[in-house]
Amino acid sequence: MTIAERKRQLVRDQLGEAALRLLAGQGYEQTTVDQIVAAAGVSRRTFFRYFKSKEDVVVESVSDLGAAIRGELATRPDHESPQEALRAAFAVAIEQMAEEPAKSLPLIRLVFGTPALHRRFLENQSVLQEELAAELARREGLDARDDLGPALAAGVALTAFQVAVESWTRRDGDGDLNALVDEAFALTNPGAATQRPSATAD
Amino acid sequence: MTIAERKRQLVRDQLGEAALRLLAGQGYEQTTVDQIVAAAGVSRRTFFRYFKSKEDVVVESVSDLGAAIRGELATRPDHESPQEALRAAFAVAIEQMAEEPAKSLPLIRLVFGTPALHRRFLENQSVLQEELAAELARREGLDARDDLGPALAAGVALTAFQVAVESWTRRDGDGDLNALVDEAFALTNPGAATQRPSATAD
DNA sequence: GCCTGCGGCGACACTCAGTGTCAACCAAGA
DNA sequence: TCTTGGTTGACACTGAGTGTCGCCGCAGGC
Repeated sequence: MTIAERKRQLVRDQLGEAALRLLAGQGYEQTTVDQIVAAAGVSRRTFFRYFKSKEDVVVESVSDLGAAIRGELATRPDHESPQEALRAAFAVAIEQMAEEPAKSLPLIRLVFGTPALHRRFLENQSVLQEELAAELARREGLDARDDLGPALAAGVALTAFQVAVESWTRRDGDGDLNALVDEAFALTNPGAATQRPSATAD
Repeated sequence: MTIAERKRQLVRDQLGEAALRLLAGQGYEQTTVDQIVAAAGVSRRTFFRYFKSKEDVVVESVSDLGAAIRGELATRPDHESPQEALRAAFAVAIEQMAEEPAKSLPLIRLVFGTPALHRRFLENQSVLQEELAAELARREGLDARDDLGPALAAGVALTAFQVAVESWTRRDGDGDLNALVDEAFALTNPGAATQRPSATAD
């Protein structure tokens, strides 16, 4: 099975690579699936066997970040406050983005500059909010359906992250994304205890 | 011109009414534009002269709420803090929704239960966030591009509103929506002292 | 009265995303 | 070798959305 799976992964990479190159180069709406499959050397039908839609090619690479955040939150120790745990969870995403601005910035710009992709991005964010809320509720022993707290904490953190990333993008990746997120988190937790001296140590 | 415009409005209403009825009745994806225009007695082409897309028929009636919120915020007196002004601005939307739950609840459920509509809704919310942020920045004499505060305040308020409405919807419209929004706003403003340094007297 | 311009409409053809179906192919394993 | 499961390409189809064109009705001017 390993040989077949490797072949499959190869086709998928080929398709994703060709798609990203064309979409970033000439714009989302201006690029048809026919152009993508011609560049990748497969049939139109095969494209839709690997990606549910044209949007998915772009969005999948972004939604991996959401999974990383969710995974990190699940591993945060119980003694951390919801805000501390959320801040730490987002740190892994920030690191990935700030690591290669030359990769992430064009992708962000493509997504934010294309209505169809932006909508999908917002939808992903909405799902992530629910997932983070569920995890927070589990941590605190609350019911996410009855208590507004978990959903609010998740939503506020997501808002802080979003605003920080947008600001960072407007500055062309100059400045420290991590510091921007810190600032945004601090502004959304005015009095509260988000800053605890040695809390972020492993 | 008045006679022509009235005729136009009539067709538009006819179309919107038929669409809402069919979409709510048999689901969004299950309803084609052909069915809508057949019910309204016009041609397919005419539908797209009145609505940019099938989604727009539903979303337009929702996005009016956003315009109302934005309009209300613009009229709030300067002495109110950003949070007070935002809370008051959302009040007008809450009133409209709580007034006729029998109308608003099915619409909310249709939008939230249909991926394509939910995405459009989130996009509208995103635009509204920017507009509210711009208005807040104007009030405070800040630059919405440099300062994270306005965008954060708008985003947090929108999150509070969204969480409250979702909770209200889950409860089938039982309970007091206004009180839920109050609770959500209070939870996002722990100390209630969230004004930016430059904010002043009340 | 008649003519003329203009706006809305229906009909038609077209593009493009996405889906179902089927036959061909290819790698195993019996 | 025969068979079986999985992948692929070809083809046809639906449905949203757009461009174009000719038609009709309703103004206004003569």
